Amino acid sequence: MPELPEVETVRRGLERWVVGREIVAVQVLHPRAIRRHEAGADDFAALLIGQQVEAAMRRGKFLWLPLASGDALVAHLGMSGQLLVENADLPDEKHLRVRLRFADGDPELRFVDQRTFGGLAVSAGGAALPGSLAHIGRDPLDPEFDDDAFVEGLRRRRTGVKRALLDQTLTSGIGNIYADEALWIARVHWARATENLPRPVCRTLLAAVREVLTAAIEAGGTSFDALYVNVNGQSGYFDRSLHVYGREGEPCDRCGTPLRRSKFMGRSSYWCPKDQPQPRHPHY
DNA sequence: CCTCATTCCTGCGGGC
DNA sequence: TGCCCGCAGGAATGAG
Repeated sequence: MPELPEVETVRRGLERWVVGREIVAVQVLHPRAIRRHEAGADDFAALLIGQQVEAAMRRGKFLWLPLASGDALVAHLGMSGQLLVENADLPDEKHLRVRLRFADGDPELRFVDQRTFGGLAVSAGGAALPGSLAHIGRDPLDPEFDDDAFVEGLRRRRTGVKRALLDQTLTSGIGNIYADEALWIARVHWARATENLPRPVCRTLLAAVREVLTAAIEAGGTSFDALYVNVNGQSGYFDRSLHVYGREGEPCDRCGTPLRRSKFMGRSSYWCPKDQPQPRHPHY
């Protein structure tokens, strides 16, 4: 599942293989993949053709490619999206949704997405943050991230701490896997109330988020292939470093207590019942 | 404004 | 063996 570290790995691939090149052809093979571009496929293509890609940017789980026109090509990988840099003679993937070709020939850029939760769109306001991403908060690895504002924002929420981490407006880039990992590192139960959460706990949690995101980016970097912009949907290289996610019943790496799994927000939360004690007044 | 449930989608694997 | 159903889950949407 692409969260911030996986998306950052893709961004680095785009920076290397796509920035500086001019788009000359756009093929939309599935309309749902550009559903967030409300003007449709023809408009989407017209805004891209002839444009040079000037940079590869990221905020949270969103990517964007600023264009010479001042617009930006915005991408979100959703659950199963991949941006692949491949030579045109390679056979189309089963779930190929959008293809971009460039003035200098190979390689082309392909958006492949089995479940079509992700998608592409052209948004105005490319050089800075595209307008369509105005509601996405800075992620914890952004140099301009404001730690104090995060702590106070968290303490103003009337919800559970994991729900707050998954909300992309307070901060961004954290998904179900890294939320559970960070909460385990910080020894905080996922249903602990955010309201007036002690500031030291907030800071410990923020540090844990940074720790796990940074470590995962390093792991993601090791799997980067020279030819592909690698979105490894299986993320096999992360599995070995996960402490709680997907490990129900296995012993906690710190204390040996069997890990638990709870249903929450329609998905699973994994946690250690000893290190992350259930709060007296949980907020689900 | 704030919080939260619902909905979108497809492949896989467990159970019978 | 084959079918059904649950599960994986990010973020837009609308209800309250």
